Amino acid sequence: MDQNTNTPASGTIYADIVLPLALRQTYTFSVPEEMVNQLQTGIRVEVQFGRNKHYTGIVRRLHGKHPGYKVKPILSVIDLEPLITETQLRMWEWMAGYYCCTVGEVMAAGLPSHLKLTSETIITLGPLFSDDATQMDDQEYMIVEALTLQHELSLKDVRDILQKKTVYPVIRRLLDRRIIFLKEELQLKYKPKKLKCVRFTPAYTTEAEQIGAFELVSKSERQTAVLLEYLQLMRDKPFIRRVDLTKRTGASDAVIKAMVKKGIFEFYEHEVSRISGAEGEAGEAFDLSEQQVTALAQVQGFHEAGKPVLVHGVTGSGKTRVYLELMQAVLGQGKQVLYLLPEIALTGQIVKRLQRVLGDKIAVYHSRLNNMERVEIWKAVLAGELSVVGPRSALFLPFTNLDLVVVDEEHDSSYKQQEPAPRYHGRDVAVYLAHLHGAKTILGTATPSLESWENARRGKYGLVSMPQRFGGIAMPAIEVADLREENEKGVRHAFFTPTLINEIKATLERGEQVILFQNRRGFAPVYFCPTCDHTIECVNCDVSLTYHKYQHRLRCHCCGYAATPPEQCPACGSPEMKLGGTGTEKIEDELKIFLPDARLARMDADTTRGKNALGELLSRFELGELDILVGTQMVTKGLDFEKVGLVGIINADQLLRFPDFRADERAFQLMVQVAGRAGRKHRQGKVIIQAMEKGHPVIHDVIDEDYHRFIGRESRHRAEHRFPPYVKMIHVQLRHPKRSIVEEGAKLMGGWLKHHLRDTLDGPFEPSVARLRTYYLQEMVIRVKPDGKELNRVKGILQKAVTQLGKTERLTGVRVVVDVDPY
DNA sequence: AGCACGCCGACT
DNA sequence: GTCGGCGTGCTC
Repeated sequence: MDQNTNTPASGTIYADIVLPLALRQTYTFSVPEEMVNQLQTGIRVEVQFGRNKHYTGIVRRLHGKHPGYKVKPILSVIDLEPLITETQLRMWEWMAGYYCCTVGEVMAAGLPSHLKLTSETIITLGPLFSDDATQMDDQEYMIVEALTLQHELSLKDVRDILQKKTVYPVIRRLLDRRIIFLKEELQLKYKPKKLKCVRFTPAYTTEAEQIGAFELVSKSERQTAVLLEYLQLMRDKPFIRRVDLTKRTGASDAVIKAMVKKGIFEFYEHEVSRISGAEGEAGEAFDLSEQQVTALAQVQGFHEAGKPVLVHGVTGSGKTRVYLELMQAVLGQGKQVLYLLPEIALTGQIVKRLQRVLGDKIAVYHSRLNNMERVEIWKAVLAGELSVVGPRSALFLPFTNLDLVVVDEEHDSSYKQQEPAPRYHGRDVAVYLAHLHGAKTILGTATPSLESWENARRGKYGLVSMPQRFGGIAMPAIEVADLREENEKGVRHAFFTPTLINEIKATLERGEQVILFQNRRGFAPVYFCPTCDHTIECVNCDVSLTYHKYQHRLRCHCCGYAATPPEQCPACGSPEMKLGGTGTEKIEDELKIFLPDARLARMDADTTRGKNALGELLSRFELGELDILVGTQMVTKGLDFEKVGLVGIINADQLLRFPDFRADERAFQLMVQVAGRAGRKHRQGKVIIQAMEKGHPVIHDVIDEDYHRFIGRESRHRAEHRFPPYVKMIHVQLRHPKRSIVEEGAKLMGGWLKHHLRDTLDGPFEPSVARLRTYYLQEMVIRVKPDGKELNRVKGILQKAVTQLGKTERLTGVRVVVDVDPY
């Protein structure tokens, strides 16, 4: 059926196999006679690799050429049909080439663990198993028998029990029938949170019917009160909880139960996703605005010309609606859409909206899906039936019918994977993936990245602008509060200017909510001795430990190391230690002093760690149970709450001082994004930016909402100083537990690279954090003119340098991490 | 990434 | 004289 399966005259067939390991090449195995007809590119096979390791590999190529060394046979064929498409394999190969890693590393990242069993995989008996042995063959029975005695087995154990090397087919059969499970997925079983809620029965749908209900309860004062309260709550709440009703009226649960008996109300469980979204809102009922109609036509025009489109639309301009129109058209033709978001957990409202409009044609690909769900989505996507909304990992799904890729918030740096390899950028891979499929691409944002802007400027992308907010809602009023000046006036506190405090109070008095942004979590980022200046540092990394007041612990934000804060200075014995700097905890603490009655919560990595912590926090805020939310970056993303009247940025200087060429870009994006959280519907919101250096040009750009001025200045600066997007950057990092060895390695490799690359190489130098997770670091930066050929030439040289370093005695242990387009 | 092989120090 | 450290090289 496939040209790959043609049998050459010579006889034996060989298969080049991709293994999920950091190996530079594919490995060749022989194909046993009986498997010849079953194999095809993209089919998974079980192979033995090394002494006694078994892996799931992917058939990349079948051929008849004996490789000239002895080969092992493929042990078993796992799939009847290819599970990986040719297009995917091509994407993997492109990623490996572009991001300087191996195809195996891409495979390891892209295949759900369930689809790549290894010898260490642990299996357990499924909870539904009911000892029905009639449907099992001997081997299956033996495994189940062993599991009832031992509870869990590794695949190695299974191999011993069956006295047989090829066990994957049996395991797969048992997995498919849900008799056994992989251990991890049982641990990850996720339960949605459910709230006990009350609603009118269908008999009371209209307002008239509801008013009519008063007659039924006229004899009961309590029931009348409940009904009154219910109608009140109904105005601004999407769902009404039983506890809300009882608390507010003082009625007992029995009162509500009585009303249920009368057929007025009914109980139901409201499933709160980890992210709350507006419920019951009428679909997409409104007509498109003029701006949306124009934008839509422009996008379609560019798509017909085969260009990706950058949609630059201010917060609230109604970009999403434009995407939805296009998505519906694509789905209507029975084709697939991939909608990428930076972080699924923080963008629940968009996800809900997509699902409401597109229904079950689109699935959410979260990080918290269990293996079964992941595999189900995989198979439906492979069948060309399902569209997907998800984070960058959704790029790895096996689309067969892809026609549109949307990258929302394209500027967001969390699209870039840092660790481990492949260190890819989701936006850029998305553009390539769309290209492979001949699909259309949309990149959308309120603050385009310089990369995308430059692509648009050069005509590589089409540009569509949406400068007005939908429905004529005013942009928030942004003003700066001078931290230095206001504090010099003799104000007692350093974090809040009187301007901000007064504005917070005024906002709360209006019954509106406040979001405060502080870019650091914990209480204080430095714990030091005022006598000798000694700072407590991490034992694994060259960074100071952050004091967390709530836990009374010092923590390393790089590696997670924790320590008890010493009472006295470990260096000089001085009995008093001090705290330096400010984190979200301190802001929260301080705020409690000024506003003892305000209901406030903190939203950062510490308070959202638990399974439903984030969702709970968000729904409390949305339901108006909180007045103030203090948080890190998290608060800048996609929280579209109606009642937010004020957004405060505690310290803008902190954002602008980063020693990174992207600092200004990131600061601008962050401030614009967080400002966009203010005043979405009802009235103009307010944003207060606190800063020392109040005249900073970026702050002015934010205040004037002048993206073009910002991008003009920033791109001139980048061009002048040879920064991306005007050059391609490759970041090379060397790691080793011994400082002298990394230094030696860096010197050697740096010298060699310098010889070949001349002034395109900077470094090697020691980074400001010289040690991370017990590894000493050295870094180099290569700048290449953005041209494919030149880039490939440089990567070739780099590859040689790495190989050479690997062959140098004493230095073989130096790890080289290559990061293309670092963020 | 594993894993074995091998060549050096501290133990029964 | 052996156990075990991890540096080095290979896996089809």
